[in-house]
Amino acid sequence: MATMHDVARLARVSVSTVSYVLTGARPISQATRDKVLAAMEELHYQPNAMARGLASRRSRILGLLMPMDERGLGATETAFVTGAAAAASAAGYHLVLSPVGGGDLDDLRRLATQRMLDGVVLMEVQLADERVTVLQEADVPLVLIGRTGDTSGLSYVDIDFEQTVREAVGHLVGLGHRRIVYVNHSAATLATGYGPALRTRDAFVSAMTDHGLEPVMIAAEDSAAGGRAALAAAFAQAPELTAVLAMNETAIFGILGELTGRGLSVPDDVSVVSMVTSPQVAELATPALTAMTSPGSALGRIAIEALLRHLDGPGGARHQQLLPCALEIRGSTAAPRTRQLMGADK
Amino acid sequence: MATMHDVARLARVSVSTVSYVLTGARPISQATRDKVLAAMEELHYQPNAMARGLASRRSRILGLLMPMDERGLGATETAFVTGAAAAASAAGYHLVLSPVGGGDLDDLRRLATQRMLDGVVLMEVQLADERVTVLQEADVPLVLIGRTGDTSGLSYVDIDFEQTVREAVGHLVGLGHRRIVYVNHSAATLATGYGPALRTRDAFVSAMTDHGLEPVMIAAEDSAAGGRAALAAAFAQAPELTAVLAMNETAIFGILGELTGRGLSVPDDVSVVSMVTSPQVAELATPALTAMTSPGSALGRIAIEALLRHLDGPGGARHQQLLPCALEIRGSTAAPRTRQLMGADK
DNA sequence: CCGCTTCGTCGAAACGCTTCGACGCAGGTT
DNA sequence: AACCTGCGTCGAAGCGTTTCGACGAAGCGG
Repeated sequence: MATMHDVARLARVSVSTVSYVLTGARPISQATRDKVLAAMEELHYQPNAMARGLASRRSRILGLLMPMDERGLGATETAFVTGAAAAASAAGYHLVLSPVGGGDLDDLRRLATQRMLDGVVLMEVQLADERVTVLQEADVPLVLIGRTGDTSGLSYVDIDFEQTVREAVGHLVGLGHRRIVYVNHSAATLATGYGPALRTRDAFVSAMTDHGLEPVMIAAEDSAAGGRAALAAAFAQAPELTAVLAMNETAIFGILGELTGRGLSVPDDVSVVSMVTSPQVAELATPALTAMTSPGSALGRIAIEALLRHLDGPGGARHQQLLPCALEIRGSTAAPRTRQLMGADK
Repeated sequence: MATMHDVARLARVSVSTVSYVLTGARPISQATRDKVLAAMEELHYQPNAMARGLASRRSRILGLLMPMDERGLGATETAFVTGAAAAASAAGYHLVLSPVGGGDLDDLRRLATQRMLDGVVLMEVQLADERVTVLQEADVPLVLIGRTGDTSGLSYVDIDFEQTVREAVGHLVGLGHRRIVYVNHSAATLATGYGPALRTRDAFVSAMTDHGLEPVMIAAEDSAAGGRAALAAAFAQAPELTAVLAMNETAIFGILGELTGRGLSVPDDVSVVSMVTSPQVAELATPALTAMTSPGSALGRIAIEALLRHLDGPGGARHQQLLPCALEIRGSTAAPRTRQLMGADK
C-alpha cells in the first residue's frame, strides 16, 4: 500500500501539500495539484482510513443501528436503509448498519464510545428507549427514526401517524363505511411501548370520534394465526363490520385468509386497508392491498442529512419532522354493500 | 475521553504496560494488572478504535456486504446476519453491514482498499461476480455466502442445492406424486447467473430423471402476479400436475392464490413445497407451507468463523462447505388424490 | 557462586494521516 | 521605499495506540 509519503516523494512536494490537495483545507496551485494527482494515480494511492480518522478525529463513518429480530427486514425498513446509504454516500461518508439488538446495551456502549462512528441513526425506537440514553451519555451525535416519549433535545424523523390514520379512516368513511375495526399489534407489543402502535391507536380513536363513529380495536399477535384470531374476535365484537384497518403487517395475511375462510370477499363484503406498508408487500396479497405507503427512503435520507448538519455545526439546533404516509388505493377497498349502508346509524 | 496516558499516570505505570494489560501480548503481574484495571474503571477508559487500528493494522471490524434491492431482506438473509453478528461478537470483532449495491463497484473498491475492514463476507454472490475480483485485487480476506462459477482459491459456504432439491423431490415422490412442476425465478434472473436458480434447476432435472419422471419447469417473475402466471402456464403444460416445487419465495403467494382461484385446494388437489424458505414465511401462508428451511444462522456463523481463521493464520487453507436445507413438513403437502395416482404411468 | 533464561516493566519508535505556525514571495497601500 | 496582506508551500508536532529492544531482578542448573 502506498502512503502519502510515497506520493509526496514522487510528486516532489511535502506530505502536507498532498494532504491539502486531498482535503482542500488550504489552497494549492493548479500545477502542484496536478503533479500530486498524477502521483496518486500512478501509485494507486488510497488514504488509510484509520490514520485519517485518528489524525482528524473524524471517522467519516455513520452508523445505522437497527435491531434485527428474526422476522427480517420489511421492504419499509429496507427503504430507510437505501435512502440513508445514498445520502451518506453523496456526502462522502460511509454508512454501516450495525445489527445491535436490544440485549447488548454494553455492545452498543462500546461501539459508541470507541469513537469509531461520527454519528448514529437509531431505528425502531421505543417510547422509553435505553439506547438513546446510552448514546447521549457517550456524546454521539444522534438522530432517531421514530421517537421516544419525551423528545426534548432530540432530533428525529418519524411517520405522522396521526395524519396517516386520519387519511385512512377518511378514505373508508368516504366510501361509506361506518363500522371499521382497527387491528393493532399484540398487547405485549403495546406494553413494551412500541410507539407506532400506541400512536396509531390514539389517532384511530380520535379520527373515529371526529366522524361520530365508534372505534373498535382488536389486538393481534404478530403472525398469520394472530391475524386470523383477531378477525374472529372482531366479528364477535362487531358482527356488522364492513372494513378493517390493519396496523400489523405480519397479521394481514391471516386476516385475509380468515375473511376468505368465512366466505367473505374482499373488497365486496369487507374492505381492508393496511397501514405503513410497502408497495411490495401490498402487491403480494390477492387482491392487492389498498395501503398507506410509508415514505421509506425519504425518512432515511432526511435522517442522514440532519445528522450531517449536527456534525458540521454543533449549533444545538434539533431537527424534528413528521412525514405522512401516502394513501395508495389498490383492490382491497370499495363501498360497502348497500345492505350494510342502510344498517348504519346516520 | 480518557486516553491510555491518563490511565498509565493514574496507575503509576508506563503506557506500554497498560497496553499489555489490554492485549495480553506480554505477561503482567497480578498486582500491576489490578492497579491498571482499577484506573481504567475509575476513568471510564475505552480504547480509541482508530488509534488501535492504526498502530496494530487491524481494525477488528468485519464487513458483511449485502446488496439491498428494494425487495427487502427475507427472514433467511436476516438469519445469516444474526448468525454472523453473533459469531463476530463472540470473537471480539464488530460486524458491520454495508449495503453496497451492484452498481457502486467503485464504492466497494474504496471500502476495501481503505483498510478499514479486516475481512469481508460477501452475500448474494452471482456465478460471475465482479465484486469478488475487486475484493481479491484489494487483497481483502474474503468468504462468500454462495459461490461463483469458478470457486478455485475461494472460501465459501453455501446451501447444498443438489441435496435439498433431491430431498424435496423425494418427499413428494414418496407421497405418490408423479407430475411435479418446478417454478423457478424468471428467465432474466437466470440470465444474470443467479447461482441458486441455476443449481436447483439442474438438480431438479437430475432428481426427477433418477426417479424416472419428466421434469417440468416454469419460470416466474418475482412477484405475486408472476407466480399466478407461472401456475397458469404450468397447468397449460401439464394439466394433470399434482405438486408444485417453488424456488421463488416472492411468487409463492401468487401460486397459492391462483390455485385457490381455480378452486383447487392445497394440499388435497395440489401439494406445494417451497424451497429455501424461512419458517416465518412458511407460516404466513394458508395452509402453512411445507418447506425446505435454509440453515440461515449457521451459514452466517460458519462464514465468519472461516474468515477469522483466515485472518489469524494466512496459511492459504480454503474453506469450502455446503449445508443442506432441512425438510419441514407443514400443511401444504399430502398424498395426491387416488384418481391422479391411478393416472400415473408406473 | 557464575552465567543463563524467564518474568515484568519501561522508553521510544513507529503507524499514516491532519493541522498549525512559519516563511518566502508576489502584489497592493501608504 | 517601507509596510502589510494573502497565497502556496514546508516542516514538525501531534492523534492514541501497539510493539520492539532493553534492562534489572529472580530463579535455576552446574
